[in-house]
Amino acid sequence: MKTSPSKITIVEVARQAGVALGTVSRVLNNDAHVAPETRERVNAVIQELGYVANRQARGLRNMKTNVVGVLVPDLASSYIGQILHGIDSELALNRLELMLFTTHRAPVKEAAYVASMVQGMVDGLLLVLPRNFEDYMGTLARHNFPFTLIDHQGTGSPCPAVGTTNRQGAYSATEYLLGLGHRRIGFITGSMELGCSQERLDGYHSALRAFGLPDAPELVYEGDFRQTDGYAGASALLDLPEPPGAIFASNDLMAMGAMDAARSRGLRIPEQVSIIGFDDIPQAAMLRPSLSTVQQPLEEMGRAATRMLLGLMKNPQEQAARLELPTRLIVRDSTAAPGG
Amino acid sequence: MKTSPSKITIVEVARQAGVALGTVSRVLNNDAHVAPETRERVNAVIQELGYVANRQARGLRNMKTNVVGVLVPDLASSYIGQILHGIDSELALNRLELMLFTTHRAPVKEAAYVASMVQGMVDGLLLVLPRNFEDYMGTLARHNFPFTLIDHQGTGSPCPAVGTTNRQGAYSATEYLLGLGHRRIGFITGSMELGCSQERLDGYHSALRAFGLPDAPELVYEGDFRQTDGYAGASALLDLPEPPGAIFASNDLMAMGAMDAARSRGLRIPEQVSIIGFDDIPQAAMLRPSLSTVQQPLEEMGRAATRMLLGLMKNPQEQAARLELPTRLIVRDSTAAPGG
DNA sequence: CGAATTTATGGAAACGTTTCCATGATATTA
DNA sequence: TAATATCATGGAAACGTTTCCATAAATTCG
Repeated sequence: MKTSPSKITIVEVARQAGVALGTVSRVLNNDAHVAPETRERVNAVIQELGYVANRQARGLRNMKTNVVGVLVPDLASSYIGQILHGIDSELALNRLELMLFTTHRAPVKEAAYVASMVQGMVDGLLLVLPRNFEDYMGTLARHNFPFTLIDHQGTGSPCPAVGTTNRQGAYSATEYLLGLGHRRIGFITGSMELGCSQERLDGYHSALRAFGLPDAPELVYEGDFRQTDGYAGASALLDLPEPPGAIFASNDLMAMGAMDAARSRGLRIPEQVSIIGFDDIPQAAMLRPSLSTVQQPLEEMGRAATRMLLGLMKNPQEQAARLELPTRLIVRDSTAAPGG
Repeated sequence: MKTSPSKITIVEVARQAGVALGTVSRVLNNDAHVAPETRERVNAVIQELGYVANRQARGLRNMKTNVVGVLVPDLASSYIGQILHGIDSELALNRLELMLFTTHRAPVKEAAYVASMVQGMVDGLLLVLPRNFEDYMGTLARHNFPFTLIDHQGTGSPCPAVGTTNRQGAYSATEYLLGLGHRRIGFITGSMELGCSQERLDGYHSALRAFGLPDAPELVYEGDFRQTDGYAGASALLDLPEPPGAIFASNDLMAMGAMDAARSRGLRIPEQVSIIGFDDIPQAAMLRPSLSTVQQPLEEMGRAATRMLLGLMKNPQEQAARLELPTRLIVRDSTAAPGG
């Protein structure tokens, strides 16, 4: 074994195979115009030398990178992790690489940051849960750069995006509680600057209205998706003069906090208070009692968005579409009829 | 605004600034040999055109990519997320990009996969929790390719690696429980094929021995880091004829399962049974009762490993070092003296 | 069997940078 | 002031590919 076999290029392969370097390239790209025996000989040399094409040179020549950029707000939550997983597996199918960017990296000039990746760093961009998308939307549009939004509520102008039926999911969950016989249902919101939080609240309200129930603003607590918000929210709700018999938290983490709050008041779940969440994180099934919730197809969101982006990369003129994946009500042990 | 300003290259900048393209390059790279006024003029044009250097061309010329590859087993757990966060922020400081790879992407020829990234795709590699590292260790070494292992117990040959003091952490936790007066302490292991699990078990055993306690194999339950393992393990331990008064789970997730198991038996925590975990995931502090645990500096691990890799990238001949970051015992409400 | 057509291959240009070398201009020194 | 050192800049080569064009060989067909 040689000590430094790092410098094996296409020309070295050509030399050893006794052909022109153009021919080697043709072999690599499965060009039809290569004699079978030549192809075989070249492939043998490639194998022997362990040659692998330099991506930079290839990218420079082809004007593309075979890399897709993914911009995420953070990495802590498994929520993002699951979406990333879906993206990753779909990219792998298409032999594309994933370059990861986090929003907080460039707090000042996010727009300039995006501009730089647009210029030859990646071939397309997936924006997960973008917060101030308006800042760089212009840059992307101007460069005609392929991108897709994940879990972001459009801001008027139609953008390619993938989301879930937040409103419908919240509606179903509320409807389910109402069907059990609950009439006072508390609601803990997510971060209200996010479209998905607003939609969930809207779904909750719609279901109540559909059942002819009056508005009860005291039953809505504004949270921010953190477990402690769930605890605080449920505490506030349960300490009301006329406390709710069921609590709907806008995500599972807050539902867990709500469970803690109920328990610390000596309330049994679900006999004395029902609790339902949103997301269906892996832990939801493992809690005691296991948590009823609204499942979001996170991984599938990643996959779908990636497929959409790939379509855009092939054909940039393609019509911008907004895809809404269905949520699903998962009934477990944390919900029951009141006084059950 | 032009319709397609995508093609602004260094030569266009040079033309508009009335200089040779070499001069523009010098400006870009802060070469000292440029007259201040020329520099200013060129910068103005760069600004105006919104020029940004093509990474591929730059990489091709410089024989490097300014991209660091990170190979992770999966993305679901927040454990990986925190390490990634540390890596990411340290890379950002050094203006490097992060390319993410997941192990399961290439189930068959992992080694060939690594070989390909070694060839010009990235400048260095961070391997998080690698499972069958031996397969491609050879490739990396042969190419003299810079890499650093994160949370992997060396397999004999000395490799640059960053880990935590698993043994010491487990020792401290056990010692703490012993100090409270506990004498029967149950232990739930992690996945025993991982070095860190073995080290934690070892720390537990050492502490018991240091206190002159006899071996009690029935108090050790083999788990696999999942919450359900914690539930099953704690159930088994608590159903022993002589159940332990404290349970030490090898991670927080299993500790949560153990808490559920204790509660479902009507046991109060910590009065009737103490429970302690490992990791200090964000949720640990929010549980009721809040979970005592051994904190791992995950983010710092990512940072430290990145720094180590950067050193190796600068100077490939650097001595392989193994860095162990200290764990820290976090006492919360889930542990107390027996019968307290 | 010669002309036309297809096919395999060699050679060269191009992608957008960086860096080396050369050159002319300016500053320094004897 | 002449010789020399310093400096800014232009020009060109090189990085490793892909692809176009040309050419030579092989095949088809009248």
